[in-house]
This record gives sequence, structure tokens and C-alpha cells, in this order.
Amino acid sequence: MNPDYRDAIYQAVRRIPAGRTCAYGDVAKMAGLPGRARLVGRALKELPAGHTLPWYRVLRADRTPAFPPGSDEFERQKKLLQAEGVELIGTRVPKACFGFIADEDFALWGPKPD
DNA sequence: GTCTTGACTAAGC
DNA sequence: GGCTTAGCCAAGA
Repeated sequence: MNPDYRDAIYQAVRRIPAGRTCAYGDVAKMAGLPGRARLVGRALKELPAGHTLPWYRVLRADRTPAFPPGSDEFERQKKLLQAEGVELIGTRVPKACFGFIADEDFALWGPKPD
């Protein structure tokens, strides 16, 4: 198999700075896969054991976790985000902590990975 | 080869 | 704010 897209997604997620979150769609764009948000979900679901990927920085387009509130994964994501200074407001993260497709962020992140 | 599923998104009501 | 519908594409059965 040659899951090149998956590696691209992993790299994209890894580039998300601490204290920041972004949507699956944003990660997909950054990975060179615009519109493949669901592929990001698949890739994250199939993360290898021992990974250090900040998957918890990836949220849905509405700034809510992909997991139902109260679930183990939801609580874990919430805890990890809070540890980085991103406190969930109810089930959502602050707008200021979400997204990276902006002039400043674009200059910081660059048009594409190396 | 076809059908179902999915850590999704956007648009419409 | 929420729910429904349609579109999307790869993996697994």
C-alpha cells in the first residue's frame, strides 16, 4: 500500500502549534487534500501505536470534537487541549484558538510543508 | 466489482 | 442554536 495521503495528513497534524486547533478540512487542505476531511478522520483513526501526533488539536468545522460529549475520547481530548491552554467552552473551543487559514498563520505555517 | 461505513463539510430549512 | 440532505472519497467486507 502507499498511503501517501496519510503521511501528509500526519505531517499536517504535527504542524499544528500547541494552544491551537483546526478543522479536519483545514488539515486536509494543509496536507494537499482539499475536501478530503473524512480522509483525515480515517487517518487519525488508524494512527499507529506509539504515535506522538496531536490528534486532539483536530476538531470538526463547528469547533466541536468529533466525539460525543461524555465519551472517553471526548474527555481525553478536552483534558489535553486544556493542558495546552485551550479550554472548551461547553463543547467548543474558543474561536481564537481555531483555524490557521489566515495571513499571519499562512506566513507562519507556509504555503506547503517541506 | 459492488455496497456499506465513516473521528467530515456545506447548504438549506 | 439544531436537524436533514447531498456530496465527497478511501477502506473493508
